[in-house]
Amino acid sequence: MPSAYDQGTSLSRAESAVSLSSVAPGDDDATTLGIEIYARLRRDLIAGHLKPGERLRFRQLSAAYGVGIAPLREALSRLVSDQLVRFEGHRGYTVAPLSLSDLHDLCALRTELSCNALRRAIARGDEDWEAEILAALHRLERTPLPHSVEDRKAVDEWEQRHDRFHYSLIAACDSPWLLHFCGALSDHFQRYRRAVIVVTSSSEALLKRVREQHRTVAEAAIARDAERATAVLAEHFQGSVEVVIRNYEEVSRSLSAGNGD
Amino acid sequence: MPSAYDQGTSLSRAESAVSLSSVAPGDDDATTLGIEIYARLRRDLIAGHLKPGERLRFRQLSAAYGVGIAPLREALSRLVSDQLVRFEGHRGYTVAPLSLSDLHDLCALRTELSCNALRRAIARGDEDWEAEILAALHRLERTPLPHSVEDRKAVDEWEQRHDRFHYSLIAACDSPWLLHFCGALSDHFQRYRRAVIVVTSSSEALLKRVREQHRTVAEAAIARDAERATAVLAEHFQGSVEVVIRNYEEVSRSLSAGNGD
DNA sequence: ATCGATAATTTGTTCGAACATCCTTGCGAT
DNA sequence: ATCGCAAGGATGTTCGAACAAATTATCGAT
Repeated sequence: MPSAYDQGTSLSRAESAVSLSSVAPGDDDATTLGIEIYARLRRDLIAGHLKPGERLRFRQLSAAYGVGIAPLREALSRLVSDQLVRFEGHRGYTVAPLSLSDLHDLCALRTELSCNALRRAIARGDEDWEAEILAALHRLERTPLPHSVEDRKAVDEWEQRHDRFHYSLIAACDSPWLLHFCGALSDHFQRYRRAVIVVTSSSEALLKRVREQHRTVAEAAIARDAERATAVLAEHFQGSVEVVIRNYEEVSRSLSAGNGD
Repeated sequence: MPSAYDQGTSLSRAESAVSLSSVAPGDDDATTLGIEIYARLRRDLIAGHLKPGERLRFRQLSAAYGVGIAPLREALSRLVSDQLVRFEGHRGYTVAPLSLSDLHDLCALRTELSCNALRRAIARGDEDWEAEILAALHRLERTPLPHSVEDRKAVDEWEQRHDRFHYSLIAACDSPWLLHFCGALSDHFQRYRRAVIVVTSSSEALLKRVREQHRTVAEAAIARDAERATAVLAEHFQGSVEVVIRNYEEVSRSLSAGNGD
C-alpha cells in the first residue's frame, strides 16, 4: 500500500499560513483533535498525498492518523464544505476528483478574482503591505525549486512560500470575502499543480520566466501600477494553467491506460 | 475504466435551495441524520431563527431538534466552513455574527460576481434557461409579500421563490465555482435581509420598484441585453442593500446587543 | 456459465458514557 | 470590598460499542 498516509506527524502547531484561507487567526492552545486532523487532512488533500477519487475509509484513516472516528467525521465534514472531499450518505467520503473542466473553470475565475483583489490592494495597501510583499518575494526567491518531487519537505516549503507571496500581493485588499474565495481557488489550483508536477519538465526557461513574473508583479504593485501588475499576474496565471493543463492531459492519459490503483 | 481525473465536479447548490431536497418521506434513503440536521440548521441560520452570536449548545440543540450530538457535530462542522457558524475549541459553536462591515463587503462582492455571472449566462443561455427565468419570475410575482413577519411559512415561501428567481438568472453561467460563490453570498445576504425585515416598512413604492426591477432584469436577460440587465441587477442589489443597511442600523441600535462593528 | 436471490462481511451511522476543559460559585485572605 | 484560589457544575471532546446500510461472496436455478 502506497504510503499516502504516513505524513509528518509532528504535533507542531499547524502553521496554517500554508493555505491562503486562514483557518484560525487567534492562536490559543484551544486546539482539539478535530481541528488538528482537519488541518492535516487538508494539507494531504492539497498536496495530493490522498489521491483524487480515493475512498476515505474510517478504519483506514483512523489507523493512519492515529485518531478516532469522531474527530475524523468532524474534519471530513468541514472538508466537504471546502469542496475537497465528497460525501454520499451511507457510502462514505471520497477525495474530490479532478477534472479538466473544473480546472478551466477554477483558473479562469481565479485569474479574475485575484486580479480584482490585486487592484483593490494596490489602491489601499500601505507600507506594511509593500514590505510584506518584498519579504515574501525574497523568501520565495531564496527557496530553490526542488528538482526531486520525492522531496516532500522541499516541495511543501516551496509551495508554502509561493502561496504566501501570492497572498501578500492581495492581502491589503479590503474584502475578506474576496480574500476567502481567492484562497479557496488557490488551494484547489494547488491540487492540480501538485498532481501533475511529477512530469513537469523543469525547463530552465520556464522557471526563469516565472521568477521574472513574480518580481515584475511585485514591483508593479508597489509602484501602484495596477494595469501592469494585473496584466503580468494574469499572464503568470495563464502560463501556470497552460503548463498544468498540458501535463494534466499526459497524466490523465497514462493513468487511464495503466493499472488502476 | 475512467480515471478519477475525468469525473465532473458538481458544486451542487441543492443544499441551499430551501425546497428541493427537504424531508421527502420515503423516497431517497441516501439521507442521514447528519445531512438532515445540517439542512435544518442551515435553514434556521439563514432565516434568523438562530440569532447571531447565540451560543449553540449541544444539549440545547439536541433537545430542540431531536437528534444526538454526533450528527450535530457533523452538521456544525460543515456550517463552520460555510461561514454560518463560528467555532472555538473547547468553547463550542456560536452563530456567526452580523456586522456592518461584513454587510458592505458581502454586497459589493455579490453585485460584482452576480453581474459577472449574469453576463456569462446571457452569453450562453439556451431556451430552457429563458423558460426557467420566466417560470421563476411568474411564481415570484404570484407570491404575495407577507405583511406579517410572524408568518414564517409565508416568508420562507417568498424567500425561496426570490432566491430561485435570482438563481435562474445566472444558472446558465458556465462556471460552477462562480455559481457556488454567488450562492454563498446570496445565502449570507439573506441572513441580513431577514434579520432586519421586522422593521421593514413595506413601502408600497419600494415593493413596486423591486417588482419592476425583477421583471426588467428578466426581460433584458432574455433579450440578451447584457448591459441593461447587469445595470438593473446592480441597481436592484444596491437598493436592497440600502434598505437593509438603513434598517440594520436601526435594529442594531435598538438591540445594542454588543455586536462588533 | 449467467443470472438472481440470499447470506456473510465490510463499512458507515448513531448513541451513551467516560474524560477534559471551561466557567461559575463560594470561601478565605488581604 | 476586592482579589485570588479552590471546588463544583456545566459544557465540549473523544472513545467504544451497538446498530443499520451497503458491498461482496455464496449458492441454487435456468
